Amino acid sequence: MVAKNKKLLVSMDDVMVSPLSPEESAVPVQANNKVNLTINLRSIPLLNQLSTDEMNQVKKELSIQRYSRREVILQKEARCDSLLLLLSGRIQAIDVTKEGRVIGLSLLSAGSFLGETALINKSLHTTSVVALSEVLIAFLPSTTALHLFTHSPSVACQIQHHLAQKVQRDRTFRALLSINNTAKRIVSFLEFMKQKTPEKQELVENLPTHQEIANMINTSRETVTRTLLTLAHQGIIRKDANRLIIINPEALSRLIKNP
Amino acid sequence: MVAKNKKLLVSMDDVMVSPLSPEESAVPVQANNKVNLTINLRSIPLLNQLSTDEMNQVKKELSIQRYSRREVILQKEARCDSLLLLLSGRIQAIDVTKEGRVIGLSLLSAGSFLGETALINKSLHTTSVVALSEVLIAFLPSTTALHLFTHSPSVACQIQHHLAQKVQRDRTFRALLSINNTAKRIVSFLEFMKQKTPEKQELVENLPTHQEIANMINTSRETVTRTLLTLAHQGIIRKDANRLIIINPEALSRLIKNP
DNA sequence: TACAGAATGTGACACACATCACATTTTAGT
DNA sequence: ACTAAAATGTGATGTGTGTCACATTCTGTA
Repeated sequence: MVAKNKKLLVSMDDVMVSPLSPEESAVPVQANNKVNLTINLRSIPLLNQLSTDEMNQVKKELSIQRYSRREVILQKEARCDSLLLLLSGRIQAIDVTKEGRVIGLSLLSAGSFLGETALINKSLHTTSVVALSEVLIAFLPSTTALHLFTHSPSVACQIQHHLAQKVQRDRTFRALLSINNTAKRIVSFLEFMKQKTPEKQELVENLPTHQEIANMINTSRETVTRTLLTLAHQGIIRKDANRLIIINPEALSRLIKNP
Repeated sequence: MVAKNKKLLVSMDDVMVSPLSPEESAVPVQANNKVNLTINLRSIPLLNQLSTDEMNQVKKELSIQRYSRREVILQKEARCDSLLLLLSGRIQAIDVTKEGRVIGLSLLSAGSFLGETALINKSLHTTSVVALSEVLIAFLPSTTALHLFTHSPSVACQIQHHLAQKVQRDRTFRALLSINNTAKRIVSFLEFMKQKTPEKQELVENLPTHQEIANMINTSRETVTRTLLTLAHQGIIRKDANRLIIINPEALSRLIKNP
């Protein structure tokens, strides 16, 4: 994990010298005992339209913490005392069934925030959150966060958008889950996750492990392995580092429709 | 399909005054050609803290419509031009798989609103909505609705709460769906739906049909029938009109935990 | 470079439950 | 009150896929 740290810190260092960081929004972070890095608060979407006063307030109260892969960031049923802003890395919300099986919920990457529903509902956290990679997270105490939610029009608007989008995304995924043919469910999952490159190449970046995919779409790791292999043999997909390239998108979507 | 949209556009100038309805918030409704009924806008949670000016604006633009059981209220992929407020009756959001199977999503009853996510995201509707019973629905044009969302603090706050609660509820249900034992899933569904009466009697009001339950929790109607019968034979539940009484709540929750 | 721990690959097997087909009961509309 | 339509009840059957058990390959760290 030390080696990972180094890589991460170098990239954050760039931000420090960026002309886009007026000093009022720059927060120095003592990430480990080697390098100082600076976070530009204006680069966090949720905060980038705050007034100078609000920004100063936030800067004063923000604290930043680092987690390594697999570390638990939020515990289900825990008290909620902050809004969490994901500065870098990837995390996942999870839940656990009574039998101990893990249920994979939403995947989040830099720029998203978490803990907002518990904050708004003044409830305990309803899911746990774990780091999928090395991550940096900013903590904003709940009173300040809630104040922004209701008093900063830009924040209020963003929060509404965020929540509404989450609801729609969850609904789409809910529909995916009710496909009773496992192979089709896996294929639909790929369609759900895929993005297009500028060159119109379709691919899934940061493909989760087979186990993680299985946890998200209610199936077993073995079935994911088998299905993905079959697709590869048919020349429809290809694995490449930790991404998955969709060679034949038409064939893929045909698989969902046809028997 | 059946008795089509008896459109009930209201002439807003003849305001009816009821003792519970201060005149500024009373809207007369020509529900069918027999009875006049008056809707008190203050009784709609979302609107009950509006200023007099806002209320007048809303009153001017609100139109009310009646739907009968099974009628489609919103079509998936349709343009979104209003916020819908459910005044009475029960409705359900649904989706349909490529194979034509119906997926039952959230059940809503009086006081809830719908179409808000499409409105906020400026997107098309992502689900269809059908009436489960006779319903009355108020339509508030999107520009006015969106204006309230961002400019009325009370509305903004309620919307945030509403959305955050929806996210949490969806997440809970998502966890329920990943229970791989069908019987346990059905039992968990009962736990999810149950309410306590003042006399601490646990029951599920307005129990959906077996088919509707099956659509919501990814199983077949027959399995729901069989499981519910087994529970009844074991003396754990009892059917009564269109509600279901949980006679032995402890036994019910034991069933979820134990093999 | 080696090594441990993840991640992936693969066969065999059993059984939960979807599906079909039909009977019976309940509900609602005229 | 009558009838059609909807909802519920019930048996028989086939199969998709979860589970177990192990082999193989990959990945990061010492």
